Amino acid sequence: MEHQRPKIVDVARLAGVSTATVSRVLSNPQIVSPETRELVEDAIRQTGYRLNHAARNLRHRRTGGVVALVPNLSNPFFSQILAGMAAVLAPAGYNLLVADTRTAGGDTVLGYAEPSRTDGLIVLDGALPADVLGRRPVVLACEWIPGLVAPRVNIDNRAAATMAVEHLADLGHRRIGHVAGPPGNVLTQARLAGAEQALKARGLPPPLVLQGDFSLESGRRAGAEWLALPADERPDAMFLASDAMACGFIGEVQHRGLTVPRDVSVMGFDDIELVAHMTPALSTIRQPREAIGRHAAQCLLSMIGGEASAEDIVLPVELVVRASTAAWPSR
Amino acid sequence: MEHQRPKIVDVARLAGVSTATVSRVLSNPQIVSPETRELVEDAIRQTGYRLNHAARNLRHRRTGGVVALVPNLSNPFFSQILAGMAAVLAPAGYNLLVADTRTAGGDTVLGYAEPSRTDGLIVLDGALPADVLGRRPVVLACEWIPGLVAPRVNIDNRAAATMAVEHLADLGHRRIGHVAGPPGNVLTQARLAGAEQALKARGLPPPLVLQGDFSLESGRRAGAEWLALPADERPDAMFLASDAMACGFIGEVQHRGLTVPRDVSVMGFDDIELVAHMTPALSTIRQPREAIGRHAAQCLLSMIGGEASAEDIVLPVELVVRASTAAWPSR
DNA sequence: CGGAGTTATGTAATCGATTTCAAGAGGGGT
DNA sequence: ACCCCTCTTGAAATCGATTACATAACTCCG
Repeated sequence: MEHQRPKIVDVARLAGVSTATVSRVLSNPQIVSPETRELVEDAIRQTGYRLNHAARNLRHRRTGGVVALVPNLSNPFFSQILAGMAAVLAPAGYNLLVADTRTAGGDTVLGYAEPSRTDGLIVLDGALPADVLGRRPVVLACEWIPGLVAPRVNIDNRAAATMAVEHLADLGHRRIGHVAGPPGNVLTQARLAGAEQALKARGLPPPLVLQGDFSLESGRRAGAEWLALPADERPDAMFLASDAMACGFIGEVQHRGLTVPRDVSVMGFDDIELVAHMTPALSTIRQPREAIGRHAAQCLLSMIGGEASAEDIVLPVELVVRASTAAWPSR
Repeated sequence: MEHQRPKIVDVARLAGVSTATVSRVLSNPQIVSPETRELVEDAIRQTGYRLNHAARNLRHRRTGGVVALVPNLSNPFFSQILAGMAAVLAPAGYNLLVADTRTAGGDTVLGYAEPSRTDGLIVLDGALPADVLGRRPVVLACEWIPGLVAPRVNIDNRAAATMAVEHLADLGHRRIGHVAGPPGNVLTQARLAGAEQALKARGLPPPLVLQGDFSLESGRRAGAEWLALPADERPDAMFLASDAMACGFIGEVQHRGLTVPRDVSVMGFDDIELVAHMTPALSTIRQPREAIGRHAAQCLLSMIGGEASAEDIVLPVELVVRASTAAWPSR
């Protein structure tokens, strides 16, 4: 049966050695004498042998895979983070699995937490219950889970929000509003706190806060709410907790005939690629998404490698000033 | 050692049955007598037993995973397709691995093609050499590989492009340009062909074709090239082969003081979520990305399940008319 | 020249499940 | 009472690699 995949014994037989030796050539070549190694390598070539990972993993008691638990795979914010993780994991011989925590249902998430399916987890969803993740390598990226002790890779959300609001204040705005993320979310809270703190420090009134959920559509709704306010009560600058919401907000406002930044300055958060090309180009806070992914992956690998527990990593953000924010009064 | 994960023999011992019986309870409960089953289930609960997938997979000669080979993970166009795939695969008990074919390097892609790592492949990158994928379950989604016989899940790119150009022609435009994708790409060719065909059928001159690569930045460059043309040579409508390029194009044109659609009508392709909220909202061709992902996954599962070879699936697109296209002459 | 030390290789146990085959128990028909 | 059949269950082989331990050959040194 030539359609049968050759196994290690086939190689061993052809090379006239034991399976042990073949295995050694595969995973630890330098302990085999050069002549034998040559012999085995020839046999491998001739048979077209390919290692069976399931067997190796079983013996090694590992899986060779790590999973990223993402709250919403279709959100472009995450795709670049995944790219960063993939860039680190592939060379290290690890598979990157992805799971959408909303789609999958709690059960499936629990499934991924099983040691026999993955060697570790990168959690990007702060809303997961802390106890579904057993006692195993976990790294929290971007979001975090309040009860859970695990290394975190993220940015200083509070300081970043402060930076954003200070930019608006520096432009002379005094009535500054905020469109927050979903209630209960850790990022929502940190960014709101940062915004409030900045206003307070400047002696400005607390922000008008509208509720969103990071999505485009919720930003659009916030735009509608803003428009519905009497003109003299509208904040003249808005800081939104995500770029997606900022896009929705600006879209709604401009489709109704007003202009950004003439009628309202808008500040986003994330710096997703597209917003640099909008009209107006969005001022925002840049998160180093690729780097977040890379560091999270690296951190997880070191934990899998046995390091007791890695350090938290806080990556720097950058204020990106573009055309959606302007000095007040701007008309 | 109570910290050792319990294995099937531990459960068997506690329940007073053989490992075979435990295994049967796990994977085929109805062939075990109710009393014994109860016994075993109790033992499982007491020991906290969890199945080892590596062992099961070894025995079953499968991996329980499929990989999506994506040309560029950080491109939001793909994330929603991944979401669709995940939605189908997770309930079926399959892991979704993702690999970035650009990041990984040909070697790694070959690695994923190994049967011992994945049970099947969903290829979203038409630029892969046909021979790296052995003789195993493969589905091509969106893009395809000319030499490779495998079921395809995609749209009729040529007809879609025709539809886009006809929309522009219907608006009265006569000089219609096209910004194409990267040369050699199958989508580039199909969409260009569709555009040319539509113009020809209407008796309009062939399009001015600018080269892009689907990326935002290449769209911005195309915008700059368009601007650099003498005003009386500029096409008065542009059809771009991706929404990302359309965004870049519009951004560049508007940042230089012109207005869309007054100075030029712009038509995109894909309907990524954001473009509905831009100013102006982008007219485009909607690809059912989630459905593409779902069908591709389903198709792959049926091939893994033994079906000889599934049918190609062509999903319908939709012309979405928004504000970036207007009747000519529009000023 | 004998024994310790090193190097290269083979034998067989092992990772943790699934599954084939055989056998025992019980039921029903004659 | 006997034979055949179905229903459960267990013993042991199996999936395909890795590795602990044993062994053989060879080197080195007093």
